[in-house]
Amino acid sequence: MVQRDLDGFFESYLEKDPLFLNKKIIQSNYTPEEIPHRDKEIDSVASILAPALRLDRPSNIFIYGKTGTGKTLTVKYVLTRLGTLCEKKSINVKFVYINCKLKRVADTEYRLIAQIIRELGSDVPATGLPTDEVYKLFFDMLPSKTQLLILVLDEIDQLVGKAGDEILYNLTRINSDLHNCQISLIGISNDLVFSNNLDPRVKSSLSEEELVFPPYNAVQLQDILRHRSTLAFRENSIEDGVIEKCAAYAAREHGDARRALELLRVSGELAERQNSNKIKMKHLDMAEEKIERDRLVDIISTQPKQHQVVLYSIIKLYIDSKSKSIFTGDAYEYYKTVVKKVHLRPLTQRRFSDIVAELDMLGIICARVVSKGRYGRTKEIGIDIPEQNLKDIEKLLEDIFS
DNA sequence: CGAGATTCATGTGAAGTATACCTTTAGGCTTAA
DNA sequence: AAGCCTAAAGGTATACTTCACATGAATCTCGTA
Repeated sequence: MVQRDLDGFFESYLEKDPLFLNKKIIQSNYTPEEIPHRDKEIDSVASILAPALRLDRPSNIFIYGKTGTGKTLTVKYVLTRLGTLCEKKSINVKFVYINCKLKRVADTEYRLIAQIIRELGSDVPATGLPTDEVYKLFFDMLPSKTQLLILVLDEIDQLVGKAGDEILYNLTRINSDLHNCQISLIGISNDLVFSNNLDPRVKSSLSEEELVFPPYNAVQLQDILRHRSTLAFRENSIEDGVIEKCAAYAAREHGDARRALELLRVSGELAERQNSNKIKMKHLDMAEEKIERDRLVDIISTQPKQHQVVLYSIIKLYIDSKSKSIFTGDAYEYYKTVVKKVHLRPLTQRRFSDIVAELDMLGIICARVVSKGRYGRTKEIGIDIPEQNLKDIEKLLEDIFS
């Protein structure tokens, strides 16, 4: 019986008109043919990078803008265009794109350089080598491979926050050490005031050119959504008003186009799953919740064990006590009991405090130091997880431990 | 009553330690001449 | 003698611990009105 149902299910799935024509187009890593409302920015980036075609070193660029304003997209777009042209004319230019946010990939000096080398096609061990040895490896392989390297460091603020700005200084200085090879840096940052606490030397050499990407407004967001949705979805598969609402959601969150597109995509997936032939408003609402939940699940499940235990302790304490905030001392006491149950070695309170700070950075919890006068000084820990997802997350963590 | 000292509970920086992993080197074994 | 493998030695980055000092407002203390 089950079998027959399944066959029927698959058959009706095939017969059904799919909502998506081409899902790839609306996924976040897709680079579209056209980027609406970013002409000026594309022109700027292109004209700054153009000297690369004559193997002159382009100026370093520093790009600011909130998330989802098309920074990464614009840079990647210009670079692929430039890249294909270079290939056609066999100009020896290489591009390396690195996202510094990725934990355990490019969040320290060593890992960043190692990752660059990997992108260029060699292999480096994850640990064990002296950092200057890795630099040396990098230097040695550069001239043989290429004459000009354009290095894109996305979310550069994360890197500097964790590893300091010495790396950038070293990178900008490389040019004076190399004769037949040059490097241009493109730094991309979400943090608008980030460069203020950089070493002045680094700052000046990194921001030879500066670009600011303004947020999209609601009308532009609608444009983008329409443009992509006509390519991605079957005709007439979106109910009136959905796109407008989608744009409005995202415009409220500082004009984040990525978020708007994701909202639309997930709505589509939900609608399809429900056998609906149109994307309706209710799907949009469901999508918003699902995105948030997926984001959390994604972040949390990739955390190291100890971090998960710390988070679990905080959540558990939060649910049990029903009080709005928790203090480090209580959380740590509770953590010690939990850690025993899952057979892990308990960490010190010092480390615990650091992990709390890291979780805070991830936006899962919010911690701020408060002084309670006579009764000492502590961190007040709150939780940034929407109430309706809290139980799910708690369960997720319990599953991980068992 | 108010200014200044005290106090608490933890934040936080610096330095040290453990672990996991890397390369180099030396010794032992095998192999081919 | 040359070539290859293995184990030990020596070195590193990273996550964590230890130590020691910093913080900052509620509370206490004490001089003054």
